[in-house]
Amino acid sequence: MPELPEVETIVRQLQKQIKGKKIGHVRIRVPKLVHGSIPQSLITDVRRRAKAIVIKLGSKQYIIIRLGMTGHFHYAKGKKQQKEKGLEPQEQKYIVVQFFLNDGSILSFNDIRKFGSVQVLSSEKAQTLLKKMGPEPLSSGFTLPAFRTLLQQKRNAHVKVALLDQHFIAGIGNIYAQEILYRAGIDPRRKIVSLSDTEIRKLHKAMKNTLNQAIRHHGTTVQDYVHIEGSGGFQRYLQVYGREKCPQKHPLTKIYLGSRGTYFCPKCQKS
DNA sequence: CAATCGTCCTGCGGGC
DNA sequence: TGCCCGCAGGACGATT
Repeated sequence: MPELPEVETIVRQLQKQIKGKKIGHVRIRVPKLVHGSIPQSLITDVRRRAKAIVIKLGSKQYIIIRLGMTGHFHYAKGKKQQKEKGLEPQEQKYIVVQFFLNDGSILSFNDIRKFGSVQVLSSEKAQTLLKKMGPEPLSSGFTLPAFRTLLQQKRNAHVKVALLDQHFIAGIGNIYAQEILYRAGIDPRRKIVSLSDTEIRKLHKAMKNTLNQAIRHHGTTVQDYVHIEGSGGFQRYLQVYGREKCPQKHPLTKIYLGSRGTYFCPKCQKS
């Protein structure tokens, strides 16, 4: 459920916490989620690509972490990490991997449902993987003309299903796809080919605005996952996801699209 | 070739 | 009260 704004928020925190530090030893608790061996190396950069966290190492390798549904980090330093070994007892059982850094701090990657993954790749393989993902919706190159061109590739797809396809466009998940479509006034079942030029313009604007606004609020903290700490406040601004009525007080409809729950307003979103 | 389906996983809540 | 079942869904591989 962490999508672009949540991952962006996490990456900004990680940049302060781990960038420039060296990985000492590593403790792996869920081997099947960790692919490749993590080297003892300097962390030279932390970036985001789509919903992935990309950690660049001095060894020129990359650690690519995907959070899946419930992946999250816990960082502990100083007294706190000595006292608790870095983690609350009930969090300990969700540890996937712990990174012990050269300044004595510990970064834990935890995941309840084990949909996440950690992979270590060579520079070449990392670039290949990252290039396969669609364009970043918040990049300066993602202009309205670029979006129009992109839409030609999936003319026959349902607009919501296309927004969720990471190879088509990067970083949008089930929550933001629904929020973006509500803000753009477009029924999620619409086929891309049916969108008018005005609607494409609205959709492009809604993507940028919704994602930027969510980042300003440090993402969305979803109620169900109370045990996952998150400081995000965008849930206050959700207009359809998990709600019964839209901001205009119209009752919402819930359907399944691409076997994903989808809320929308039949009155505000043109079919 | 693209769209769809099954799979992984665990906590939670609804229903009885 | 407690148990069981279904739901939540990101991403990938298999299938049609």
